[in-house]
Amino acid sequence: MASPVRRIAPGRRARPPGEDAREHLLDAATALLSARGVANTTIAQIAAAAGVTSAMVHYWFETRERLLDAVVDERVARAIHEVWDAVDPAADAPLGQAQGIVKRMFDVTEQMPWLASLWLHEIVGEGGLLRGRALKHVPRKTVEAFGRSIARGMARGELNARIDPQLLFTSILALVMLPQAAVKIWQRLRLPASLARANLERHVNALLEHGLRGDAAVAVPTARRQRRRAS
Amino acid sequence: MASPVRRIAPGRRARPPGEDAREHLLDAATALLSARGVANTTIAQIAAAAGVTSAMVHYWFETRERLLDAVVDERVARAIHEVWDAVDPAADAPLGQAQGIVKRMFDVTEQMPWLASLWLHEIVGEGGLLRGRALKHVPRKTVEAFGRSIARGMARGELNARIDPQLLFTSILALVMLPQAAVKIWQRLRLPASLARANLERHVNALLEHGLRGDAAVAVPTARRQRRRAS
Amino acid sequence: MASPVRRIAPGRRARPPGEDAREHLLDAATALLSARGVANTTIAQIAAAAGVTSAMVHYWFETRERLLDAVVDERVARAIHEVWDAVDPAADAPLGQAQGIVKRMFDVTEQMPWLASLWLHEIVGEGGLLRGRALKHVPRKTVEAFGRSIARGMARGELNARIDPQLLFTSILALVMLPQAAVKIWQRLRLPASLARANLERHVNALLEHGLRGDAAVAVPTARRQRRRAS
Amino acid sequence: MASPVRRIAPGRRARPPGEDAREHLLDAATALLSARGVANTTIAQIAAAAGVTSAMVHYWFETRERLLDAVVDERVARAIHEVWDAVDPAADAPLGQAQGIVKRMFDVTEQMPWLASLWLHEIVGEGGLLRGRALKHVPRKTVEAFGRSIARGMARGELNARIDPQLLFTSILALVMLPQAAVKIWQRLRLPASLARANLERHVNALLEHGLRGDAAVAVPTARRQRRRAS
DNA sequence: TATGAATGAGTCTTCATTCAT
DNA sequence: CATGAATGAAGACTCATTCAT
Repeated sequence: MASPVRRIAPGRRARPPGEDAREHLLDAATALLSARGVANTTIAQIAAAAGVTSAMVHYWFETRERLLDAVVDERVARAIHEVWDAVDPAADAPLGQAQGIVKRMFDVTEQMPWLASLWLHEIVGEGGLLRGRALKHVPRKTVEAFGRSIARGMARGELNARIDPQLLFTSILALVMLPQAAVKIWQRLRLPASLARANLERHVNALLEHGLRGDAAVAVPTARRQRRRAS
Repeated sequence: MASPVRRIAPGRRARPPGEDAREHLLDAATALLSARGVANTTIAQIAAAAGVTSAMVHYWFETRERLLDAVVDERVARAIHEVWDAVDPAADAPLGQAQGIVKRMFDVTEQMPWLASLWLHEIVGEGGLLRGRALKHVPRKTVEAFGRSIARGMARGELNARIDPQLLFTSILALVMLPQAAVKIWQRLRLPASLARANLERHVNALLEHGLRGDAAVAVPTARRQRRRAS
Repeated sequence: MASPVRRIAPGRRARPPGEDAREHLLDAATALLSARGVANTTIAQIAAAAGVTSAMVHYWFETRERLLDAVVDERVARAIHEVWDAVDPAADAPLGQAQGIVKRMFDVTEQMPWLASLWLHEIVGEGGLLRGRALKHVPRKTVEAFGRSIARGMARGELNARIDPQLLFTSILALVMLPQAAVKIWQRLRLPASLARANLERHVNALLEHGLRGDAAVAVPTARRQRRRAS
Repeated sequence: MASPVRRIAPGRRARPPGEDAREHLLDAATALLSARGVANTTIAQIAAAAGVTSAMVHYWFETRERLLDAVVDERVARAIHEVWDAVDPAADAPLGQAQGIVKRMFDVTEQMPWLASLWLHEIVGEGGLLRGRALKHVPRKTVEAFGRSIARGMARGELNARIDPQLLFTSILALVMLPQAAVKIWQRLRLPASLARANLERHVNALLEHGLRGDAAVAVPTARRQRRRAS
């Protein structure tokens, strides 16, 4: 059952032709950069993980820098859009918007297990080696609109008056991403139960829902709740 | 007469004579490792930042690995103890304990502006290059005791039933550290107001207080709340 | 869909269909090797200049070394023969022979604008990467015969007694080739007037004619000269 | 008599302390670059020739490009100045000036046996890898003044009317340098007699003296010559 | 013929580390 | 304490060459 040793002569292809070599490399690169950190990952390691030589990485991406560009533009950017594109900048349902963002963040980190780690290590913070590259893809307008939507909710008395609308997105990001950055990648099996998505998602939602509503929870109850409570 | 070309500008701040050379180096190392990331920082850069040659770094710390040891043992460990030593493992005041942890985290990041970034980049997550070193200093017993204290609070109905006691500390860490990791170090001046400690601390406390209490806020209400409900 | 990043711009001039592919490549190679120097020219650059892939260069020439062989054997050799084949080893008209060589050198550099540069950079001198290959094509016998013809002319008192017959050919080569090596290839248009063939040829002939005759111009004078002396 | 094997521990110095390591490297580099051509010489070869590792070359010169800068600025430039600094731009003795230039060129190539080859391969011609660097050191004003001095000599009827004053310097360079570029460096011993300085110098002077004067030699004889002739 | 994908060997450059002084 | 000179090992990148298609 051991896989047969393949002797790969130079110029012979190892991967099935249907699979795209460039995508394969990009996958390997993304996973490794996330797991080891950008500065701590060599081209040779990426190549080895993809089963090719480092010369191949240069064949497809020219330089290390352009490989990083490609990782951000073709992988990280997708994640950012997945989270933000569904946000309606004009909507006036701050709690629902926030919950939608949380849900999509969980969706996206489930599909892209490398995301949380890469985001925390290489995008957040000055030292982040992908920071500049990634920030270009964040839809600034939408993020700001979300902040204003929260602010309006606070003005209407629907939301906890002590939170800061500008900080909220960062807090959500922190609550969702940081715990996942801790362990996800290599040991996805045998995860402590508390890190399973369902559990983590419930926890974060619980914190946020009440944290966001604050005293307002009582003052301006939603219809559903009111019904329940009435029963 | 001839002199080799030097890559790294000679250190700007010469060591004040009174200060201990080793401590001075450790300060420079900690700040630089935090700002640039461990894998992205060379001994020569640290030496230059401290105004000495890299040979001196070796004189004081022998190898790069031992320098990292020292940074963790003599700087990071201090931060960890500052946060945890005041926690009484036997106490049964979960909300107060959590608020105490938050407060001390803010205290400690204020004293050590390099902490948030270093923690997020190099301690959280597999790739963290200081992870193993730092985790040895975390008082596991106390952390677990805090978790159990939260759990008891939930059992008594004082706390939001949907949070996960094991995840709470991570959530606190995330809420306090991540926003500070984003910008702190180099541009401490001209910080957007929302990142000023007072504002950030209020925001985090607002989220946590209500998030932690949840519906329990109703079950074990304060006087004010009760009055409202009565209406 | 994916395509690797390419370094070298695809060839501008596609081969005109009538032309032989091998000759076309050889032309591109010769021009590029001359302009950039042998060690500084890659197969890929040559291929791009000819509008093909570097695999095609290997198809036609097998290895880089054999391509260099072909350039010398099929291009440089032609130039050498053009200069020397018309020299009659037995003739006893040294000045005329020299002038013939000069003329044919100008003819040949006019037809092959790459010649001067390639000769100076890659054939003259130890470091010349085509030196060994090219020297095999020089008709040693004829060159030596030319030297002896000069020597006989000196013995007869027809030529400047202070020149060295063995050095003369090198001097001619230098006077004709070096100025042309300086600029010819890429900026053939807008040449400074002094480098135009007519001007350069007159200059070289003027130097050589008188330089070669020397005082002998007086000893074996023309009619006009004799008259003057008689006075 | 064989030199003892020196076991050089890292950090131990091999060369006598009096000698400057940087100069030693520069010497090795200059000689090797001249002998093998710039594009064909690796840093490792230069290092080996100087008896150090290639890391040392980077220690002293940072990059390959800056090493080339240093070779030009600290070696080639010296040669250029040696030839041109003694030229009086205002003088009106064209023949003497030319002869002075020739003499100093021979002097300089005798002191710097690498010069002729380097000049021909790497400075003359488009492809020359040191061209731009070296041309900055040529005293353009003086060169042009020399051209004008020649032109005035021609106008006065002292010089061969058919030469081109602008080309003369190039011709001199060619006559002096090219033959020396052919063989000088590695096989300085066993030189064919014709390449010995004395012989070569006589030959070049013979060509130039008569070539420059041309018919003018008779028409406007110098006093000395007239006396001789009279005897 | 013609090419795209692939590689091994080599080149430049960086860096932690050593050691005589 | 402190440094300058030196190194070996490793990393990014280039290039001639190969081969299935």
